[in-house]
Amino acid sequence: MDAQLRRGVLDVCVLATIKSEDSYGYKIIKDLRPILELSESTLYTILKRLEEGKMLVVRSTEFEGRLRKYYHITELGLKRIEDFKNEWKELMGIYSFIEEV
Amino acid sequence: MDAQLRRGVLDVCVLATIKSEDSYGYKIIKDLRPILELSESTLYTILKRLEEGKMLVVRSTEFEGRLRKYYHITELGLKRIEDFKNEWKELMGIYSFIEEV
DNA sequence: ATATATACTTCGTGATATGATGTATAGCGT
DNA sequence: ACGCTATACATCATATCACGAAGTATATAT
Repeated sequence: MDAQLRRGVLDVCVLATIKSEDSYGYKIIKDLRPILELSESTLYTILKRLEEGKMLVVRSTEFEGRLRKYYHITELGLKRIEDFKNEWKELMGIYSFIEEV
Repeated sequence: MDAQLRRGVLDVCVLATIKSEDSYGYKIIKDLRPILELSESTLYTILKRLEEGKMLVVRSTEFEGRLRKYYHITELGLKRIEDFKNEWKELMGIYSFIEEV
């Protein structure tokens, strides 16, 4: 898929993945695999940005000797998803224009 | 609308605008206004990129003493629009995921 | 005269995705 | 014992991109 088009959904995809249950980096990538392929460097960049934007909070734990950081969505994160759904409607209008012309 | 989401459709919107009839910068902006607001610097950047990507060709003319550059879509440009439509289907799948979760 | 519309150009900046590379542990097969 | 793969996160350098700001220049309306 086109790189620019991806960019528009990456953040929200990650938020959607942790919406119903807290998750951690490696698992997010695996869970998203059927929907959207993304590399570790890309994901961790996104997670960091979402954290800075207070759309999720992090809880570091230790699991079988390894570090594991669990990400939990916040109210702002949930709002971001809702906003996206509204933006999607706008985008549908734009798509119609492209299709019809 | 979210900046990232915009990016995914800007190029194709411009191509769609000149698809049925050759047009020039200032007119493209006006025609797109109801669909998508975009500044001159943004448009001319896009036009330049599309030209470099051979998705359109340019013909400079003089109109009432002023320079006017007409943009004409190429086969590659038309293909770009068709590709976008296919990518849109993929994107719909991603949206469903976001909506359902 | 002055403001507005038309028309294109260039520069600098900030945001972003991604590949490459690195660190470290657990578990499995040979 | 050794190597490989999976797990798990971190950092850096790079390339792409949208956009505001500022500039050049003409025609038309007030």
